[in-house]
Amino acid sequence: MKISEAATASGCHLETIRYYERIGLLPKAARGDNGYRDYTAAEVQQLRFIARGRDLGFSLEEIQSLLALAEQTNMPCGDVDRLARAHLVCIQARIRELRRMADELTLTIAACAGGACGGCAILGNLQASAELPAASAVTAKRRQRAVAGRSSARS
Amino acid sequence: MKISEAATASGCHLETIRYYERIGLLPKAARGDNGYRDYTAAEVQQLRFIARGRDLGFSLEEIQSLLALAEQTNMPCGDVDRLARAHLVCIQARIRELRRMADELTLTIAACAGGACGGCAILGNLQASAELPAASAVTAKRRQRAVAGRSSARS
DNA sequence: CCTAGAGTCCGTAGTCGCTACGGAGTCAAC
DNA sequence: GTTGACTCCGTAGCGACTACGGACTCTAGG
Repeated sequence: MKISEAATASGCHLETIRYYERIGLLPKAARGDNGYRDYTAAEVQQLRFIARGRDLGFSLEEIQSLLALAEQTNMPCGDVDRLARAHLVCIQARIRELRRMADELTLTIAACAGGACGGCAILGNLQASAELPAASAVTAKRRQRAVAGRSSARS
Repeated sequence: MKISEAATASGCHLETIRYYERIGLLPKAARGDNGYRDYTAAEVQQLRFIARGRDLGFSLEEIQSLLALAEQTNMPCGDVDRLARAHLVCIQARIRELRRMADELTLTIAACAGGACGGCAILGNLQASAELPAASAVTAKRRQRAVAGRSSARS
């Protein structure tokens, strides 16, 4: 199976498949006489496993661990369970962060009557907190965590 | 005010301030005789505005727009409102995505009794969906959006 | 057989929002 | 005078891709 077919069958972008191979998440694919990569059904299934893991929000590093665990025949359930639970905790924390943002933003938007308001409540909110001495200093670390990747969530 | 003081006062990391200047989000700071950057209270306030915007999950690009809007004396509320609303919609979409992940993960974890289960439910879930022909192909786009930045949310 | 167009190869650079590093210069206190 | 803290600058790294360019190969139509 050629790479474009593997891409279609797995739901991974063609360039992503090459990327996974490059970083060692996938084993190096067999090559045909022409040098083209040749994928087996098993490899496509592994790609789907990865895609599914990404869908569930696992990092590539975590997926690599999961793949390694899945390959062991004795199935060490505890490790998998721990990884999944830890991951769930992270997701829940992010949901809380985002909800906090959403709530705050909702309030701010609601406070703005729209139209030609002299002191815009939204900018006002941003500026008011800016005038408080270093209130946001505490949140600096949190900011990095909470917000990372947001912009790519909209591209 | 020196850069380290501005960093403390604004809650932004020192290197982040330099970064903001480099990418043009902040105007180039005045320099003392020694070449050190010298910040005014107004500039620190602008930094706090930025930090606050980041806290609310705005991208630097959006913050630049907000800063530009805030500088206009006639306060064009509509633009700000539109930006904030669009941003809120994005945040809410992300919350839904994360909740979907969390629900699915919770179910999967619950299905695993733990210990020495022969067929681990968590890996099973990942693998079962991997065996379905290209079900995840549809979600490829969504995956990129939903998950971006997750790993940095844990670092 | 020739040619056009599609597919594949590879390496590299770009994305976002920082963070970290190294080597040099500067400043304040002892 | 010397130490240690601070600042300067440019560059590289992170994660998870995505895009690009130039070379090669394959396939279908004329």
